[in-house]
Order: sequence, then structure tokens, then C-alpha cells
Amino acid sequence: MKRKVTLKQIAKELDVSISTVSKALRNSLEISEDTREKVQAFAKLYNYRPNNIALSLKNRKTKTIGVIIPEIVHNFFSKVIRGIELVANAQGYNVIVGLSNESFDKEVLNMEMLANGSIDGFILSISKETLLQQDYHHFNETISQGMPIVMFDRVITDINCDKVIVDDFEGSKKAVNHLISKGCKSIGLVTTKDYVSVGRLRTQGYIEAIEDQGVDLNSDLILKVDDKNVSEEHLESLEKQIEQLFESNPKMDGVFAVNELYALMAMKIARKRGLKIPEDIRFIGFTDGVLSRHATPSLTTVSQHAQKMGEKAAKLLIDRLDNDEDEEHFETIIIETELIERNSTE
Amino acid sequence: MKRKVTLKQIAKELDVSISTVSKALRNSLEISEDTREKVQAFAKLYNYRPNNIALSLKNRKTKTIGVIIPEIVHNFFSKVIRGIELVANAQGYNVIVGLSNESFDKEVLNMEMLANGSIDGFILSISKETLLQQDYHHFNETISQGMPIVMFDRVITDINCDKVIVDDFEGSKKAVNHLISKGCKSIGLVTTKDYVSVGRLRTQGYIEAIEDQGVDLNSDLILKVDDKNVSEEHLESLEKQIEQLFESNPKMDGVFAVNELYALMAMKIARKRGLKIPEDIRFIGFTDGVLSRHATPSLTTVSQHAQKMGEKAAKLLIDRLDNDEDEEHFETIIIETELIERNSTE
DNA sequence: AATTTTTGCGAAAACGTTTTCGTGTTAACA
DNA sequence: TGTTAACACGAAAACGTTTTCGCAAAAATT
Repeated sequence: MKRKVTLKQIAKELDVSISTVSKALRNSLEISEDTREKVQAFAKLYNYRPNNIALSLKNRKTKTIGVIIPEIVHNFFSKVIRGIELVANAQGYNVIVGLSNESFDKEVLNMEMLANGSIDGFILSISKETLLQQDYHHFNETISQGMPIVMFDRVITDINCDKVIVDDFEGSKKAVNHLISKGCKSIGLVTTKDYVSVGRLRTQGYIEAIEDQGVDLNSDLILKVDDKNVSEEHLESLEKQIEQLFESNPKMDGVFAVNELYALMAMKIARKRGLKIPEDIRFIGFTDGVLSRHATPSLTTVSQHAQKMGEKAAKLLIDRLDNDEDEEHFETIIIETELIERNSTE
Repeated sequence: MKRKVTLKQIAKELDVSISTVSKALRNSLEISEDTREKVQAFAKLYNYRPNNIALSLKNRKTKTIGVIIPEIVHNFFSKVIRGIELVANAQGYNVIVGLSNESFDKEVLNMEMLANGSIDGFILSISKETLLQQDYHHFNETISQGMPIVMFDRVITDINCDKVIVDDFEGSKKAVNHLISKGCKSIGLVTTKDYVSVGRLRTQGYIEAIEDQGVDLNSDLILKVDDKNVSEEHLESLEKQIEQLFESNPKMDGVFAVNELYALMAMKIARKRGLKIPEDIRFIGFTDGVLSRHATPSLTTVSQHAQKMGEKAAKLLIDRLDNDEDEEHFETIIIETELIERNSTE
């Protein structure tokens, strides 16, 4: 087991100084061609590679991006990571991933763990608990220490940083309008509680689309899912709530859901009640993931272009890191949504 | 913007030496209570945190694990990462993620990028291209430089390192036997080409289960999917191949597929051909992901316990890193599979 | 031959820590 | 009072780089 070779060892072996070795390897003109070749040959032979940690310390930058997301087993977030990775790697950056698991404490902990020199900047999406508690001190502290943050998807408007968001409002409006254009008269909404900003915006999009029709809003048609007892494994509570929605609205002929799972669950219940999709009732979900594509019938969705979000976020961060100019000017990029029509709306 | 405070700055401010500050903060007995309190108070005020990079350089360990996977937008791999993260974080380790994208070059590149000091060890699953080319020099080099590797799922037996694998053979046998016990007489197999080791093992499990019945193997029932033209977006080629399988085997009354997608696609085609699931034909897939759970009908699967794999892999690596004893003894952990019965087999 | 210029290299500092060892001061002892 | 022990702290080295500066020898110029 040959340990990694260092400049010092090469220097000793060739009986020159460390500086000479360093310069020779970087093709400095100060070094004679003779020594240069000798050093480079030796280095190649022993497969010398400069130690990244030493470089990081010296340069006071790590060429590493910290990413904090609420959950990784989630098509949307993993697609975002793929986007981040893609552009980060192309620019010689590494990506270090932290999972908050939707918990405030883990979010803070993870950020503290990374903020002490391990990374140059953050890309993150805020955990539900943080959004609920509205405690944002960790973001502000990180920023005030000179470490840039880029937020995506779940963001907070009054924090000074770059942001990449989806046009949730328009996307949702587009979806509901599509249902209307297909002839739906009574459109249900399955959404989240309002503290999740994206859920709130999607709800607003729904409301505006309905009201634009000159119809009165029927709040019975809106279900704000209480996901306290809902987990990947336990969907009974979710199922009950959606069933209730159908029960209260027997004439419902369209459903817009703010995520794939809600939409699929709603379709399942509709089928159970003997409704034909899309003849009797149509469905649209938000977030274009693997579930929508392979559901039966396949689900019409609002695509968020998750990978693109990741790419944009990474670009924003790296631009700021590489040219540390324009310190005080922050950007918010809005990713346009796209309605992908599948069988659930015929 | 207050930059991060260092020992040096604290020392200067309090007019003591750097060593004193360092010792005071670590509660060394050498330091008088007076100075200790003074230093600690000051450090707290300025929110001092030791610089990780400096520590890494000094200790020659980074407390960071490098993970290389072929693809992150994949339920199985993201679950593994979640498992890795879970135990890594609990042990004070960070996780840095690299995606090979199933490409040999990117795998090598990513490993080189990380191997130069950025991490203490690797956890990885090998890319398809690497498996195809059978060029494993980068693994051997990394190992010979003293950096431990733990391979999971897609592994190579004759490389000296810890491994975590699924009992693909038994899992697949279990699945086929289940189909048989349900009365299936003509069971099709949708698998991958043989160079993917897990695919090959699953195929072998199928074969043995069939032959255990004393029935002759009918190779027409085995489809080794050529996924050259198959991508997430383009499934037509896959669809054609599976259709062909049905065409050649009109009496097929059971299908075992080595992943979720193949199974779902097969179910879809069966439905299209007017077959009732599970009455006319039953299905089992490998890999328990979100697709299986929410398919209609929900798909019986062989669960690999992906998260557990990640946890085991991380534990294996961290154990080796923290007690650098037993250098030469490597373990292979086999994760038992579990048959999760859902509606596709009644 | 005396000066200046060029060439080739090394010493040392810096990045931020921790730790070993040395040393001066005070307290305890004979 | 002189010796030893305990105490409190600082200097310096080390981790592996890069870079600035200084300096000797060789080459070029007067």
C-alpha cells in the first residue's frame, strides 16, 4: 500500500526544494528545462496529485457546493440534484448533500456542519418545519458570514439571496383552465396547508382560474390535506380525507392536485366509486414525475422542469463564487411550467 | 459582513497566544480558569467554530464519505443514499455525491476528483459501462493507495473490499416460486443483458426455480431486454420487445420482471391484450419502489431494503475508517429480500 | 577585468488547527 | 533560605500547498 506521494517526498527524493518541485509541476519559467522534466517524470511515475484539502486551505475556497434538501427519495429533489451535479461538475465543483428530512433541527445542524469551511456556498430548499416555525436565523447568519445561498422551490422572499422558483401560480392556473376548457364544471382542489408556500401559490392559481370564469368559489371543493398522520407507508388518513371530498361533492367532474401522490390517490378513489377517467372526471397533478407517467391512466401534469431548476441554481451560485463582484444584487429566476397532457384528461 | 473568526484573531484580541486559545477552548487543564472563561466567552460571542478544512489537513482525515452512483433519479439509489446519510451523519460524517451516469469515464473522473484528499473512503455502485468494459483499474488503484471502498448492489467479486449485496438469486427464486404456488404454468421472464451482474443472478434464480419443478426451461419465455434505445422518455423499443414476448407465448400466465419498469410495462401490455390481472396473468417485479406501490393493480415485488443497504454500507466503511485495524479482512454482507404481496398476484 | 543582467533555485510565510515541549513564575517543601 | 513541584502560558512544528522574495552562480555586457 503506497500512500499518496507529496511534494515534500518528491523534493527529498530528487534532492531539490519543495518550491522547486511545485514550480516545476506548474511549468514555471523559473525552473530549468532539465529539472522540470526530471520532476514531471518522477511525479507522473508516482502518480502525484495535489492534495485538495491543502489547496482548499491555502486558497480559502473548497470548490464544493453544499446542498440541503428536505428529502432525497423524491423524484423532484433528485432531479434537481442531478441538475446541480451536472453544472457543478462541469465547472470543477463537487456537491455535498445534506438531508433535513423536513426537520428544522436537522436543517440547522446540517448547515452548521458544512458552513465551517467545508463548502463555498449553499443551494437549498427549506424544510416544512422551518416554514412552519418561521425561524430563519440560520439562513441570515450564514449569509452575513459571507457564504452565499441559493434557494430553490421552497423559498422565503425577504431573505437576501438568489432564488430559483417555479411559477406555481401560473402553472396551476394553466392546469385548472385546461380542465375548464375540457368542459369540467365542478373542479376539486387537493392541496396542502397554507404554510407550504408552493402549496399556497398553487391554491391561489386555482382560485383565480375559477373566479376568472365568473363562478363563485365553492370552498367545499377545496381540500387542504392534513398530512400529520400521512407517511409513505401510511396513506389511510390521506385516503379518508380525499374520500370525504368526493362524498361532499358528488357532482365533481375534475380534480387538480398539487402533487402526484394526491392526484393518484384521487384517481384511485374515483375509480373505486365507479367513475370513468377521463369520461366522467378528469385529473391533473403538479410535478412531473415517474408516477404520473406510468399511472393508469397516465396523468396529465404540470411539469416543473426540476433538472433545469438545479442547473440554474448551480449556475447562479457558481457565478457568484467565481466572480465575487456584484455582492449586493440578487436574482430570482422563474422557471416556466409546462402542461404535459396525458390520458387523465383525454 | 463579519468574516469567520479564527484562533489567531481571538488570540490577538485577548493578547494571549494561539496555543492558549486553542487549549482554553478544549478545556485543557493547563489553562487557568480565568483565561479559560475569558476565552470561551469571547469565542461564544463571536460564534467561533473551528475550520473544518484546517482540521482535515491536520488530522489527515476529512470525516467525509464519497458516494458514486450511476444515477440519482432512481428510487433504489436515492433510498440507498438516504441510508448512507442517516448513519454517516450520526457518526459526524458528511456525504459527497458523484454521479457516473452509467458512464465509465465519468466514474473514473469523479473518483479522481474525490480521491485527492477530499474524502476518507468510497461507497459506490458500478456503472453499466464499467461492467461492460470490465476495466477496474481505478478501483484497484484507489484501494492500493489506502483508501477503502465499499461496493453495493453492483459489485465485482474479485476486488478486495467490503461489499453489500442483495440476495438476488434467492429473491428471484422466491418470486418465481410464489407465482408457481399461485398456479402459474407458463412464467415469462423480463430481464437485462447478462453483463449486469444483478440481472444475471436474477435470471439464474428464475431458471433454478423453474427447473426445480422438473419442467424443461423454455427459452422463448426469457426476454433479455436490449436497452440501447431505451431511455426514461423513449420506451417504445422496450414496449415492442415485451409485446413480442407476449406474441410468442400466448399461454403465458405469469411474468417476473427484474425491475419495476419492466413489470409495469408488461402489465400495461397485458391489459392492452385484454388479459385480467391477476385472474388471467400474474406479475411480480424486483425492487420495491414507488411505482409498484401505486400502480394499478399494485405490484407484488421483491423488496431489496435499499435504505438498509445504505446503512450497512456506511457502517462498514465508517467502522473501517475509525478503527483502522483488521486491514486485510473484508466482509460481504448479504441483505435478505422480502416478498411484498400486492394485488398483481391477488 | 569589472560590472550588470539573467538564470535557477531555496527559504519562508501563509492558510487554521492541535500538540509537544520548554520556560518563567509562584507555591510548597525541607 | 534554598530546592523542588506545580502552574500557566508561549514557541514551534506539523499537515500539503503556492508564492514572494532573496541570493548565488553563470552569462552577458561594458
